[in-house]
Amino acid sequence: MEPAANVLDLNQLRRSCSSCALYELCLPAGIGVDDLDRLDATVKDKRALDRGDMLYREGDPFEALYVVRSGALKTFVQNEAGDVQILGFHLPGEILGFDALATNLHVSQAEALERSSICELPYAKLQQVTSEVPALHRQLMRVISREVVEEHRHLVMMGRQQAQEQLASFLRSLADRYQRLHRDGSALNLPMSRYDIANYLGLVVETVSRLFSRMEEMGVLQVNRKSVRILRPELLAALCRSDAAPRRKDAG
Amino acid sequence: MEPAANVLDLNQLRRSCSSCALYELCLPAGIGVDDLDRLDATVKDKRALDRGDMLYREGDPFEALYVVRSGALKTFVQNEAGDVQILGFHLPGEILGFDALATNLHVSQAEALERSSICELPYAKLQQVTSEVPALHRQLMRVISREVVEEHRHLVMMGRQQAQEQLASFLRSLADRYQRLHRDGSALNLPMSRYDIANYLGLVVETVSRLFSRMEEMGVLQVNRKSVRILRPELLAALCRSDAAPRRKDAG
DNA sequence: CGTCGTTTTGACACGTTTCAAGTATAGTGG
DNA sequence: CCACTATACTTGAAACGTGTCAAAACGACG
Repeated sequence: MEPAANVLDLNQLRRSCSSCALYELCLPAGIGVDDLDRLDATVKDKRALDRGDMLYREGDPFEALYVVRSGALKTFVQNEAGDVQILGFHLPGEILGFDALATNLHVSQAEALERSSICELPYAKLQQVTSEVPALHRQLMRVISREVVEEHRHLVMMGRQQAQEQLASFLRSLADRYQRLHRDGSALNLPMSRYDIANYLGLVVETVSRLFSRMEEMGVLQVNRKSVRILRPELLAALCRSDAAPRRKDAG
Repeated sequence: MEPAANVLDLNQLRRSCSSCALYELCLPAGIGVDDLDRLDATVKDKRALDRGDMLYREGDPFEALYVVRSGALKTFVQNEAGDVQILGFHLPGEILGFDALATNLHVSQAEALERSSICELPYAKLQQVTSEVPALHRQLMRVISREVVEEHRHLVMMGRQQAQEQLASFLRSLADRYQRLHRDGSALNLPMSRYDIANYLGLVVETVSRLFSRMEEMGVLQVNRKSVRILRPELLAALCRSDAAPRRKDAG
């Protein structure tokens, strides 16, 4: 394991997985030191992305899985009409690219929200290693499953929650993930725009903006542009539940 | 529902995959006759489900993939508060159970909407066969990918479309799938309740009911309870697009 | 320092939900 | 088989939340 306080300390980020400060978060989590070396060898040179750069586009051939090393990305789909729907935001330690596992073609797109660096796991090599290291295979499956569960959460959010509940859920989810990164989960620095948040939740920008203001008035948050401080976590948690204004959208 | 030239003719449904009238729709599609026999041997006794019966529940161990042989099912997730969100409806020839692939535990639930019969593909055996028959493995992947794409469509529908556009899209999707079954795509017999449709789309029953009425007034549909006839397919297609009332929910 | 894109705020319109009632339908037991 | 009840579906009127349009404030950046 890595020294102490800040796992994100860039000085500690070196080339190999075995010394990757995020290693307990991504694929190698729970893998023995010896096996780590094997995985290490499959990681290709990291890629650096600027804000707006695409990691992959729809239709791109499946070449690798990607782990966010630093920065943040969004993934989205685009229909014929050009409408964009953001599927998710991806923070350091999180893995992208599963969408191409089935067809060998990406069916969604990934774009950097800010300057980011990426670990590339060429799938051909990865496949070879996973077949030899069962523990890694299990870990890969575990990560894919998180993806599926996350998609379900997204659907429930959009289908059953009101705007305010949605935003509260969204912020809590972000806070949780920040904490897993050993960062302060109560002082978020949002890498995405209000437009992105709105799109992700199926709302318009104005609504999101108003909700931030309202939650600030309520004393739940302290908002300043991209910087959001959670002042009353327990209240934020309460806002996620719809018992205050129960909708009866349940199936018969 | 048993006319002669009907692929669903139960008389033609026999025990084995090679004579399964739906075989071009499910897993064996595109598999050679010889390999079909091998898959055939892995199919366990079919299960019969009554309306309301559960095929699997959240937390159930992953034992098999299931192919709908006749009837229809719905899959859904349920959050802590008990809120249900329907993920999809499954018609004959369609496969369920992928949600457990990663954790070996089901994370969603499947319930029969009407009397249904199910092909069970025990995963242990299936895995063995797929490892020996690469074509089957590819086909399995292709099917999983459809699942992912379908989830994305669901998200776009909920996030970007208005109620009427959603219902139109939903009906078109159903019609398409009916046609693939060689059934009349313009005379739908909805296996799910209005509550189910509403839940799936993130609406309330009343809204769905009103929309059916409105679309009937417009001359697009002829609705009688579960039976829906599509009178003007081109109009229905037009209703899916939001250019009539463009919302600007796009990401910046 | 001016321009551009992002964010915020306000007033208003509209779609969807809510609440309430009524009608059809299917399932059940006599 | 019919009557009866529970459930599913429909319809109306009103309330509410979110979208729309417009404009201003703010910050980033050349």
